[in-house]
Amino acid sequence: MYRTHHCGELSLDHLNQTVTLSGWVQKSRNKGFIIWADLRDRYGITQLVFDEERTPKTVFEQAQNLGREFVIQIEGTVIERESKNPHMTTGAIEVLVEKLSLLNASQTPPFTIEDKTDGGEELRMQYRYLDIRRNPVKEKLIFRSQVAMTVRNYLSKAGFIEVETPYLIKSTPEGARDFVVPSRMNEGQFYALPQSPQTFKQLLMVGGMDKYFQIVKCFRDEDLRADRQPEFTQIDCEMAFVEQEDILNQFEGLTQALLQTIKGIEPKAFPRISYEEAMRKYGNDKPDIRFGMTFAELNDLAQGKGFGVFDSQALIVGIAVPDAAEMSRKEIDALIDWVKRPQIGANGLIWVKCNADGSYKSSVDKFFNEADLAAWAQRCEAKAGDLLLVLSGAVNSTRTQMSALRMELAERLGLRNPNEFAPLWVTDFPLLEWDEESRRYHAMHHPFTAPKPEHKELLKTDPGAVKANAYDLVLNGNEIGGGSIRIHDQQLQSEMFDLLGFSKEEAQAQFGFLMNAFQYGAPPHGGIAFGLDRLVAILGGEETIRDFIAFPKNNSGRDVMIDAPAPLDAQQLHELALQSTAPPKE
RNA sequence: GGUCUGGUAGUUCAGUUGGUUAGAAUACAUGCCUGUCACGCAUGGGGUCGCGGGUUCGAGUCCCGUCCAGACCGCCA
Repeated sequence: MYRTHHCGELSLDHLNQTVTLSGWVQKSRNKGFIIWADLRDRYGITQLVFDEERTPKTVFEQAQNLGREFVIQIEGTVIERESKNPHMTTGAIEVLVEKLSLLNASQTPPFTIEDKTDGGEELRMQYRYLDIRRNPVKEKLIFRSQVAMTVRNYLSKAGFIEVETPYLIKSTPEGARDFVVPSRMNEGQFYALPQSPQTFKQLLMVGGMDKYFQIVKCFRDEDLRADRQPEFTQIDCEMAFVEQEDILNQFEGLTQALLQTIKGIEPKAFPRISYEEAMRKYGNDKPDIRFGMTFAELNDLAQGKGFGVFDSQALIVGIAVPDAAEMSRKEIDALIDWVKRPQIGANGLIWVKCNADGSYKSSVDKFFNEADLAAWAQRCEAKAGDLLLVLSGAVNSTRTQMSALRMELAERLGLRNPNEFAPLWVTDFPLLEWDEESRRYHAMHHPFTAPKPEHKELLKTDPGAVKANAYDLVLNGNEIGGGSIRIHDQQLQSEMFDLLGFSKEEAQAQFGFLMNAFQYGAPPHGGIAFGLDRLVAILGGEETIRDFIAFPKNNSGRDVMIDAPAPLDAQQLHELALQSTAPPKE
């Protein structure tokens, strides 16, 4: 037997008991006459003590050669420490070792296996199995497991069935790039890995499964970010015989259960705003509502006063930055440079200081008097001591710029408290989005999303104005889930493909199986998918999802530990018909 | 595809205006130490300054190219 206890549970209750422990030597402290070693396993750290007088001589000699990360098994007696450590749960006791066996030695690790490691990101990824021994990473993986378990419990209790869908499917041109897999048995043909199990879960509804969920890997061959990985996990859900309201209620319940179970937050109804309102008030379809600084449109107040920059623009929008009127000229100039960077792309930034004494000072004093500025301040809901910032330009780009500025300022002012959770639903998304480059409409969500029934006629006359029964769940400025009511009518689905620029033949070739299915009694249905990695990271109060994934990819989509991707040898390429010439015979 | 930042000891980093033998901390090794827990003290080993080219009497430092890493923009139905 390797152990009678683990390394996190011994206390004064176990005094004088003989115990067997196994684990890793985190560190040893050799004082000559006495040696302490910290023994670590998943559950904690227990201090071992070796003593010239009380420990058998051979064991004491062994203890002098214990290096970092050696795997050992010991037998000994639990004794009370002469000097206790109140910072450790096992700090009142130590184990006086009588037997020690070395299960496996270790090379000196390339970085220290401690909470605050000296290892850099790349090194930690290369030796991820060592990194996982560290508390911060280990705890994130345990946390992820708890979140997934809470989801499974909730959905199972609500009557959902978990069904696995295939990973080897068919490539489609819509949406993200697919990862493809060559088929050896079907020369020159390729599977694609799913970007999501979308069509399969709809077919499960046609199949009468009624309530489906799956915690499932999805794959997208697009560039990465701190919160984006090429393979990621979704909580994928679909329900039949439901309206949008049913789905919102069901999954608001799931999210509340998560917040309550994981973070101890009492359930409260989630606010809802339309896509249009989100764009108008936050310039963003995933607004962070933990703080204010909502947009105020100033066109009627600021135009026609002789300030040429404003007069010609479609939108003038301002925000009130709380308690920032004291900002120095230098700081404001830095802010102006910040919005002018090509990545933001604003032409300039107008500022108004709402001084504590009720006066106003702005960068446009030549054009606007105090009454004008006071009206702006009132519209922006600014109080004395705030700083107004105003951008102008084309509607969409100005909103995007102001949104970036709002988020940056919130970050700098520390308004994005990771321990506060502000979920909301964004609803009534447009069905379609005009793409200038390809001169055609794209599905904003995906091509299976149903238009609002009352907008069905608009499809023929003004497709851009059609709203969809589509919704996103947003948490602290992140989209953590999104879904829609689906089309379940073959005729409508066919019209939709038509609108998206598919020929009849293309639509039939790519999605014929779905439209066929719709001819055999498809029930009304809809669903939602949550990004589990991101959800877990946000609940854990972190920006980057990488440490919540056991073996993540780096910025270039590489796994630096196993060194993937990698070339195939000529024999394999030939077998897969990816290389025309046969490899030379050995 | 683009923008920015970085690459110096096992590791994390410093390195001034281009100028002697490239430093610190930590890790590692050896010795000392009667209660450590970021133990302490002493000694020691450890460097292709990412790679290639250029400027210069002289390059870790300046210039060009390139590779790698990270953040962001595009992209991500």
